[in-house]
Amino acid sequence: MNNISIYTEKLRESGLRPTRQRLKICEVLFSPEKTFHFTINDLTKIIEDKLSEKISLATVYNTIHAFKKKGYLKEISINSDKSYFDTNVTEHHHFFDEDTNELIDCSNEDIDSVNIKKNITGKKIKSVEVLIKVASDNQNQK
Amino acid sequence: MNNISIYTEKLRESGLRPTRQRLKICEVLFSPEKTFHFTINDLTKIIEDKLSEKISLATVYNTIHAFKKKGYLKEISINSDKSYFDTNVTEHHHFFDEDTNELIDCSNEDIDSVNIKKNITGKKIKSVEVLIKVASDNQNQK
DNA sequence: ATTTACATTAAAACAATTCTAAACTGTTGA
DNA sequence: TCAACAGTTTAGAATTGTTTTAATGTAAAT
Repeated sequence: MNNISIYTEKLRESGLRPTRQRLKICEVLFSPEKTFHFTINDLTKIIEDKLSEKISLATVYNTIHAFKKKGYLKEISINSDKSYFDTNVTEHHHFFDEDTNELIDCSNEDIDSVNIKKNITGKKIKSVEVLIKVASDNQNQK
Repeated sequence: MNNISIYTEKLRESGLRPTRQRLKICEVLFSPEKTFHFTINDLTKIIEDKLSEKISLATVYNTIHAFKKKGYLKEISINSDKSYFDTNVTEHHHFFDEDTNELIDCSNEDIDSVNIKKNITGKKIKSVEVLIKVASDNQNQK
């Protein structure tokens, strides 16, 4: 499996040289079968576990931002205390579990396409995403 | 216009005593005809302009949070660098203009009701909100 | 009026993120 | 081969938004 060359390509496309640290970031982000959500901190911890050596936060931040800019990652805003990223870069929806603060993908097939009757003059729609907040029944609404 | 008594009531309902500072916050938040979006910083600046005296950030934060908890304000997550609040507490949708970073309300009538075919076991849907990102035509997607 | 509980405040603490400056590394071309 | 350059990594400092703290002030109840 020479994913390495794929990662190298991704990095180059994002304007970054393929370094050891960055390749490790790619491995964590792009080798899993399933897409997933993470914070910078999560990612840093995972990498340090796998790598058994420290990686600088600054490196993680700059690589993630380059990927986001290039469209290899998406940022998701759920609550404002930290940034969540998603390796699923297709347009899709989310459930957010208020009890556990968990973010769950909701595929496009699970929601009928959203019909927007109004538009903003001179502007084009770039994306339409639905956020469904859920909580267990006895929970009071936030 | 004795909105004062309305504000006093809102404050009490939120578990807060009606003080000079808090009444000023109420006036800024609840006297305008139209609902609006703001950050804590925006709000603090507006109040200081009107009041011509300083108000402590801590006071603003604690009042806003009490209102949010009580449901007199909503928090909106668009980007993660700061918190936006909305004086429109009904369930509604938003346009987000990527060119200007402006947030625009989209009433429920402007979007056909969203039909969700999947649900999370044991969880109840608390809210369904759509975020429509727009940008001028020549802009590249974020 | 006095007491008590709650409020306000400036400043300190904190957490997420960004910046900085120095040391390092990969690549290029003499 | 190796010098020189451009881009990287890093730890730590700086910055920003938010929360906490501890002292002082004020509203409300007695």
